[in-house]
Amino acid sequence: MSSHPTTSKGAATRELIVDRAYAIACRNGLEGLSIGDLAQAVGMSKSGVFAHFGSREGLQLAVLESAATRFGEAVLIPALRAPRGLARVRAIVHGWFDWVRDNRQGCLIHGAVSEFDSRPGPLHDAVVALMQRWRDATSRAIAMAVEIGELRNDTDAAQLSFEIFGVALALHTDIRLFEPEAARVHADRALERLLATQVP
Amino acid sequence: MSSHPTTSKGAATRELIVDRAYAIACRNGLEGLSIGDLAQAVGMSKSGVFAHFGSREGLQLAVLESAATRFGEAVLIPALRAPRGLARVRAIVHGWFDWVRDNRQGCLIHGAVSEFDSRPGPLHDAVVALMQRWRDATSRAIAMAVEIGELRNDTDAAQLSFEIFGVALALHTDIRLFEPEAARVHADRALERLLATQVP
DNA sequence: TAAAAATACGAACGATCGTGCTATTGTCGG
DNA sequence: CCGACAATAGCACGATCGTTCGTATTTTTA
Repeated sequence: MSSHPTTSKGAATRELIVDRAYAIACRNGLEGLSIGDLAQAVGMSKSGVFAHFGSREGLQLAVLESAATRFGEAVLIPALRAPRGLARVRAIVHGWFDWVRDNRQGCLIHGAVSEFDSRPGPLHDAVVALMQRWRDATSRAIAMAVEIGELRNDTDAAQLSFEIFGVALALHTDIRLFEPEAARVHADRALERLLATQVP
Repeated sequence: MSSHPTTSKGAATRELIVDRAYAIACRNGLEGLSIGDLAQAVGMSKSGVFAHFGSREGLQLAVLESAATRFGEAVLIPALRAPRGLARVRAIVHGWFDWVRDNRQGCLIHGAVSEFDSRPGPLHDAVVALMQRWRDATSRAIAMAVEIGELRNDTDAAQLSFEIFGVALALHTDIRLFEPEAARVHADRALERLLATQVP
């Protein structure tokens, strides 16, 4: 057809590889992702897969970046279509809760945080940057709600986003270890109580 | 000295092995704990170490059990010396927060939850049982505070312990990824707000 | 269409993995 | 003190790990 393809062959297969790698690493963690398994999953040779990333660490970084994009597109982007203020804050958190529910087989980001939170290196730095961006995004949404007057003036956005973060983490754990329905109820109630104390 | 030693030789070295294994797995996770590394750390042969547990999974279970004991002795036992009621609840949570602070190099239990929350098997079951016991312990402490009248009658102990759990998880993450001091302030404030809403 | 560059393969590397076996060493009750 | 038995070492195994290299095969560019 066209003589100028929009993406080169290499970039396309690299995308495919990262997709499969994401699925594997969701279940086994980034440390449980091996190039041999991945090569078999995409039907390529180990060296063929390896060449795209230069190192295992490069692969892990690429997969983590892909996970960040997925999360952003599944949670943040849709929430940004909600009007600024409390509605957007709720959209963010509920999207987040849905993400936790829909990734019950394992969440790559949550796993990456656990694996690299205490171990220095490029992956630690990438995890920190990713979580910082996400925390900032929720804090901004909260700050907007304060400006509009839908949350009290003395609301500490960083504090509130910290507590919301905690609710999401507890939901993540409870949904996997205990009764998923009860976990969601707990999380919803926790969020509503959190917001209720900050409503003017 | 005594002709009847309190512990046999095998049990003693097994304890030593588990101790070293605990230290390693704190940093690298239970999945990052290899028998070769462990053997070198205790100055034994691989097969010598292996024989004590029969399998890698047996080793992991033993280490997880050891971690549970350590946590109980560091957090729960001291808190049980506080009088029933709000004081004991606070003692539990503050001990928990201190545990998070003192294990900044990595917490084995938190890592084990992440590694096995979505993967069926004996280790998943052990993690579930461990977390269930811990959650029940905090819920009981809360329920006592309700009985005494230090918390409101309509307090949902399961709900409150869920939210406290979330605060501890958020603290764990923030203390490692961001500013540790700020994280502790956030956690303390979150706890006080949580308790304040339930005070009669 | 030919040259150039990107891409993938296959084989091999040394290392390490968990796990069997067989000795050999050490401990401990009678 | 000795015999039974627990504990550890040594060695080997098949598998898999990440990585390198040379070569073949595409794809892209000129």
